[in-house]
Amino acid sequence: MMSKKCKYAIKALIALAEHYEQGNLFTADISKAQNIPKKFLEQILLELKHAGFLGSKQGYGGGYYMKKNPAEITVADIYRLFDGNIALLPCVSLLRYESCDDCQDEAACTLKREFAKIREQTRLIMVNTTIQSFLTQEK
Amino acid sequence: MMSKKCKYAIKALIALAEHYEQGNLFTADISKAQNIPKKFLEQILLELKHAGFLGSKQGYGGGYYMKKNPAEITVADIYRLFDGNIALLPCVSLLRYESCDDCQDEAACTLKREFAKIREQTRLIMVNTTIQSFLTQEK
DNA sequence: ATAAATTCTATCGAGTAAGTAGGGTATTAA
DNA sequence: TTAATACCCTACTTACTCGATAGAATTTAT
Repeated sequence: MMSKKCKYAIKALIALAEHYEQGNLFTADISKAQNIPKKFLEQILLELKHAGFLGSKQGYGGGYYMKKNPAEITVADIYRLFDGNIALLPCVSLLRYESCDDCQDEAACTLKREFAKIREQTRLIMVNTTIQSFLTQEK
Repeated sequence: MMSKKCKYAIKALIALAEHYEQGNLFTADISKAQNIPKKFLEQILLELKHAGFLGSKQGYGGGYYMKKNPAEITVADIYRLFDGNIALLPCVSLLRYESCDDCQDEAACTLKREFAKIREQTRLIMVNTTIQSFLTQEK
């Protein structure tokens, strides 16, 4: 299960993607429309901005807007930002590899072998699902 | 990432599967061989027993043994037992469905639509990976 | 200038889970 | 009767989750 933070982030990105290249949205409006606690949402939008997905304008009339193309923001990106590794074991993580402290012989480890396969399947579908995917009506 | 508990469970099951229908193993021996804290392992083996995967024999010379066929114990089973839902959102969980508290119109929710696809892909590979999969040497 | 609206920052707090460790009871074989 | 083992319960520390609180900084409208 993903964290609520991650889910809220995706919902906010979808809302902002619906106004892509059409100016900014207020945190307060997104908060109301998506049922996300406002102060929590502030933190989330800020993190998304720092990560380069969003831009912002401060002060009166300010707000957040999509900076990257929604078709180029993947669920894998957002999941990694808020919830960490896609891989189920640290030793099969693509971007954040760590050895398992209880592992004797990593090269021969059959857990690593099988969980690498699982990670790759999971990764592929999460990379192929983008913010744009949530906008289309078609099935 | 899965919990250490879940990973330890899989490692213990593999060790026991290697002695399938060849008597029992001691908790202490599995603990040493797999680098799993003994007291933690006790709880894990007990849970696996209560879930029907293992059998046990008490007293002197007792221990745990595989009860189910290793080829019929899937990673999905173990993950669900220790770490919960495979689905990333409660509303797309196959076995433990719950509605999202922030969702307005679930039927029209595109998060549900896309995350249902992700859940199904993830589920399939986790169901197709069994304890037996970790035993085979071939690639 | 002043006030209002907004982003930005930092911190705090309750609740829950993760990862153990400790101590004791029940059962069995030698 | 003793030792080895499964079984069971509790407690502990650490970290994370889901927010709430309290403002500071910035921009615009008036």
